[in-house]
Amino acid sequence: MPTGTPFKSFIPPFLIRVDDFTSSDDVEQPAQLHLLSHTHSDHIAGLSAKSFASTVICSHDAKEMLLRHEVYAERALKDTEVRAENVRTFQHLKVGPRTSQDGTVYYNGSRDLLKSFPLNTPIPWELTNEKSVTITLFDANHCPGAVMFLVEGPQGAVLHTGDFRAEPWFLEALSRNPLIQRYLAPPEEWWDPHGESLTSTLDAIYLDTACLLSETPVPSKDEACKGLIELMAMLPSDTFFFINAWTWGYEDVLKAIARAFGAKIHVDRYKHSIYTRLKSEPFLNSIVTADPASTRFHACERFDRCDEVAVEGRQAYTSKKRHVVYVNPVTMGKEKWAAYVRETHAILGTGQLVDNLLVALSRHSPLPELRDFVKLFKPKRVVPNTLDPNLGGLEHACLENMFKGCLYPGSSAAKSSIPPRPPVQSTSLSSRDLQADADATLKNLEGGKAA
DNA sequence: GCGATCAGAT
DNA sequence: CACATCTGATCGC
Repeated sequence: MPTGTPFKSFIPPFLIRVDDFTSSDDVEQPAQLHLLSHTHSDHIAGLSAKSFASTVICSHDAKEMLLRHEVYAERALKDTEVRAENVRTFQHLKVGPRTSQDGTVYYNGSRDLLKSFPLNTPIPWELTNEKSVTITLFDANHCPGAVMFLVEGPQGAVLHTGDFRAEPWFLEALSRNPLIQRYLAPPEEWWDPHGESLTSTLDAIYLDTACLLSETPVPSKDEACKGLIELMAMLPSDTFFFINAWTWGYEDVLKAIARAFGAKIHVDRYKHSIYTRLKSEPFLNSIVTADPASTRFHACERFDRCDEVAVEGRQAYTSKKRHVVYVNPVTMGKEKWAAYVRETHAILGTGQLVDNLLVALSRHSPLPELRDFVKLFKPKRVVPNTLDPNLGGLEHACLENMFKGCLYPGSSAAKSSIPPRPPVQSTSLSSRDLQADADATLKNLEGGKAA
């Protein structure tokens, strides 16, 4: 994770690290396990280091995306065939057995560090000889392969959201998912402090706080796509479109366009190679094409567009006039989006043309959605996954007010940055050991943080 | 030297 | 625009 992640990216009470693979002198204890929520570049810090040699748990699609990851410069070189060799940043994470000339297979040196877990499936994992946890992956509605992690163990249970978009349907789906229902907060009026034997309370939610300071509600992804399609449909049917899908996470727009216009989307070689290999995206897989001439909808390389949409606006292209409209995803409030759609609708209604369209598609939840999400669980603590270094911990100070009424009764958000003692379930020897371990862990992490 | 990390711009 | 990405500088083995 970027600078400013609390607990050095550990998720107390577990010695597990999320989205941070750097080795640092001030991390006293090595992580017992690494988790990767998704493959955006600010979540894979340290993974490209050739010296990295630990197991990483992620989704099947994230693994595929990581192993096929190409940086921009490499993509360009490969496309022009100046360089045929496959330079993939994370190739060292998976090394197959070597076969010598006489046919002998050598397994030494081979490895596959990325352990892909299926979604919605609790999987037991041994951290050490004595300590096990159960890990469940849930789709995070952020980009292909992006997941949330539920980690359950004798020390407690935490939910790490990774980066996510907790729009209304997402909360609905989550609350109906049996694998997490144990942690749903009972309705306030039913609250009984002595009746918690059947349900459980999350010790912490590690929350995607990228848009924590945004109070303005944003449209759902569906509302955003619906508005865009409405406007696109008002343009002449020979209009070409370039969709600025500049990073993973705008696939909903591509799918909506394909559905609405019954046409495939042209994507560049790199995106095509990824999209067609995503296990959990069969529809996306079927709506993209590598053939530029086959469609008027394009989401190819941003700074190296194909000839079909190379010229923007209403300029002459080869022998005929071709109008290329630029579609740009933005973060925009609900009301502003409604106004934009209304006004642009009016312009297009008069027969005027536009050269660009916006689509208000947010890949992160603003504060109102974060509140609703946290309220669903009422965890004991909320920990921001990122802290803006420029704000000097302002978020921490504000967190109490921001999530008032969203936490476990009796836990004030003042405690939100300080993990409480994990509860001791029994007085057996093993539990006491675990408790001692957990205490030591927290002490070290706090010490490291203060230093 | 190279690779890893960071600042700055887009 | 965007909170993700690329580039080029800098640090360290």
